[in-house]
This record gives sequence, structure tokens and C-alpha cells, in this order.
Amino acid sequence: MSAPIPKQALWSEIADTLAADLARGAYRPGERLPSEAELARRFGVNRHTLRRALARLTAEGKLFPRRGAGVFVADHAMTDYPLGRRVRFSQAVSAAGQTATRRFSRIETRGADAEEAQNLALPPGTPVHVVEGVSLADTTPLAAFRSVFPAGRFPGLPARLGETGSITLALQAEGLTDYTRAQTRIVAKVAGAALAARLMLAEGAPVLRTRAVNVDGTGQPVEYGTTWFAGDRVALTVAP
Amino acid sequence: MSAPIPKQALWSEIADTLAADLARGAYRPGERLPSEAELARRFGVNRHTLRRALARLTAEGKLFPRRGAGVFVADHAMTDYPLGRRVRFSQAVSAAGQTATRRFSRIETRGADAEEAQNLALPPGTPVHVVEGVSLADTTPLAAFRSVFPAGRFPGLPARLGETGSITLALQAEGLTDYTRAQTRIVAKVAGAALAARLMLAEGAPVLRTRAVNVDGTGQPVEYGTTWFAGDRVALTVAP
DNA sequence: GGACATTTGTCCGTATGTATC
DNA sequence: GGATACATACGGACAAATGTC
Repeated sequence: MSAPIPKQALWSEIADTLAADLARGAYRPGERLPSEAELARRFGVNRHTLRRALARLTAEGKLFPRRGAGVFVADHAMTDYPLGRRVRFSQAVSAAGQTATRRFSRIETRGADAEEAQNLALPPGTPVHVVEGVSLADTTPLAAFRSVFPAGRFPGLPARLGETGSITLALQAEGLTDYTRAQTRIVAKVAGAALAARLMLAEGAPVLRTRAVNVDGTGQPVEYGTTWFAGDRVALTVAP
Repeated sequence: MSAPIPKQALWSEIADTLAADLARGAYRPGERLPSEAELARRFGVNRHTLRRALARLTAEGKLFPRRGAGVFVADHAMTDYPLGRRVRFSQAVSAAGQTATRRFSRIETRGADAEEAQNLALPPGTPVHVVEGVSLADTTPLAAFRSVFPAGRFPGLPARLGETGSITLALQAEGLTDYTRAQTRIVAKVAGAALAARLMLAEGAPVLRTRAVNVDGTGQPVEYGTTWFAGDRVALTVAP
């Protein structure tokens, strides 16, 4: 009979309203929103209902809450990250007018597991260097990474990484002058607690995970790397 | 004094426990989980607390709830989707041993907006065909798409799409024998309500959005396309 | 088709914990 | 320490969709 109105959930409408406010520029990036309690009053809903709306905007990367401090408007410039044969992190970031830094959080040498061994074309258990860390543009984490290298080929790599702070330079010091990316596989994930903390993201925020093998001039694998990009800060570009 | 344990949230631990159960195969794909009420009893928590745990597993694509029916274990094979110069949807799907179909939900002709005009190298307001739909592997939606074509160059395109059901064939019928992808830009997003419905995903599930321009042999743009891939069903691959 | 129990989704209220200022 | 603000957890109630009898 009457209108077949697909009534939207209250929290969903509130989320849309707030999203429109943000798009309109009602709150500037970095600015603090009114407290949850006040927003709830303003919309005439329970605080939980409002929190559900905020949760969605947080997952979309538009807001980030800080316990005890307030809810803030996110401010993230999108960095283009070209996925070519030669991918160099610092080039991509400095092209965007920012300062690229890399922070290593773990460097260890151990036996390769099945997956690592397969991708590096090594027998399982062969010693490999595992390097973990995050890549920053200025002070914002853009990506978390884990790279695995055959230890036999680059015995001094861990020391070189500490000296140079650069994977490319460390590999050069170990005698590898050039390497190229063989194939990249990209999937979308949501950040769990651990990854969210490393990337300074909200739990549930979208993440681009790439997996790639780099090979030397003869096609021999020299690195098996996984990178998790913050979905709302990085756009991967593929040129033909 | 005692242990400075960074106590995890209850719901988070429950989510981890359930995720481990799923990984262990305690519930088979497609199977129904016990009801929220029963799981809450079993874990000794309030239903809301348990729901929060389920929400996370849902966002990760491991579960999908159906109102009135229950919560089910997701079962999605990952389809590899190569992003090369020539991207043909059906090839990628049939390579995975599945049947590719395309369903068009809207075909209309209107004036190009600013963004469309720029990407197609046309003056704003120039008539364009807009085609929306979803791509399925068997009966599972893999991607939602919107493609924009210059109407002047392909006057009969809407009719051809209805006849052939294929964009490639429709363009051929309009005299375009070959086209290639100029550049692709990939970002990660979370699905909103509308997109979630089209892709049969949970709201908040991760999505890969690609934007690309296809050009003919002379470099003239012939299509501006946006595609939203279900993040947990598709892996984009980039070959050098 | 209709009545009914089941199950998930939404909304409200309250209390307490924890981090920040 | 105290006030503020977000995070977690519990409880209850009803709506909406589903499946069954």
C-alpha cells in the first residue's frame, strides 16, 4: 500500500549526517569534535547509538578517538605509491614532498618456514634474515613491512641495516647492485589490534597487503617481502 | 606490585578464541554457529559482549550473519585477478575454474561530471554512457563496477550491452577492436551499506577500489572505470 | 497463507574502568 | 588529585527477518 520505506538505522543516518558535516568542512582536520555525550544530546539519542556512528567514521579513517582526550578529525594526505619493477619507498614519499624514514623494530636471523622457503627458492630451515619495521612519511606511519632475505647470500646484512638505515643501501653494501620485483599480490584486510597499533590506525580500518618477491638480474630471489599499507593514507598505482 | 598485565578487552579475547576455533576447523564453511545467546552463555558474558566479538570476525570476512537465520561460516575461494594492460574479467574467473557472469543494474546516458570529463579528456557536460553492475563468479559477487564511456563515440553502446551482455563485445560491435589500460590506482576502503548490499558483504568489510582509464590505440580515452572488489574474495596481481 | 517461535539488529539505560588533561 | 572523556561490560526491551508448523 503506502510507502515501502527501507527505514535506515538511526546510527547509520547519524553517521551520514556527520560524514556530510566533515565533507562540508564543519570541523577542520586535527580539530576535536564535541564529546560523545554532547553529540548524543544534540542528536537526541543514547550515547551508544552515537558511538556506533562514530565507529563507522573511525573505520573509514575520517576520525580517530583518543581515550581520555576526545575524538579528532583525521588529517591524512594520500600518498601515491607506484608499483613498478623497481619500487623504492623513499622516492615515492619525497615525490609527495615529505620526508621518508624507516624504523626497524626487529632484525633477526632464523630458519625459513615453509612459505618463506618456497618464495625464496630455498630448502626449508635455511637461515634467513627477517627484518620488520614501519615506513613513515614525516611522522605518519604509511606502511608496516616484513622482509625476508637469504642469510647465506647477505651475511652482513643486519649490521649494514643498522649502519645505513636503508634496505637498498644495505643490499648494495652486500654486493647486490640492482634488483627488480617479480610479481605482486594485493589483498584488502582489516587491521587487527597489533597491526593497528603499529600503523597508528583504528582497529577495523582497511589495509592493503602486498606480497612480492624481488629477484636479481639472473632471476634468483633475493627478498620476500610483505607490506601492510594504511588504506586511507596510501594509493597504490600501477602503470602499464 | 603484581603483574602489570595489559589486560585485553574481553570481547577481543573471545574473538581470538573463536578465530582459532574457525582456523582449527571446529565449524565447517557454510555451517551455522550456535546462536548468539548460546555462545554468550558458553563464554559467560553478556550477549552484547559476544556480539562485539562476532562483529570483528564478520568484518574480517570469516563469518556472515543472516537476521532471523543465524551466523554462518564464510566460505570464499580467493580469485586471482591480474592487472595487466589488457584486463578481461571473464578470463580471470574462468582461469579459476568458475563461471563468470555480469549483471548490469543500470545503463543511462547523461552529461559528464567534472571528474568523468577530466578522465575521458572531454568538456564537462558532454554526453556519456554510464554502466553499473556486478561481476559474479558462479553466484558469488566478486566486484561492483561503474564504467563511463563517451556517448558520441559509441552511440549504440547501451543497446549492444543489452544484446551481448559483455562490455568487450559491445565495444567491438561499436567498432573498437582493442583497448588497453593506461593507469590504475588502488585504494582500500570499508564497505558502506549500499556497497555491502551489492557485493553481499557485511558492512565494514574491506574493499579494494580500483580506478582506471582505458585508451584506444591512439591514446584516446574510451572508458573511465571504477571497480570495487570484495577484499576477501579477490587478490589483485601485478606482473611486471 | 497465517500463526508462532527463533534469531539477529537496534536502541536505551546504567555502571565502572582507564587514559588524558 | 580531580575533572573530563573515551572504552568496556552488563542489563532489558522491542523490531525485523527467517523458518516451521
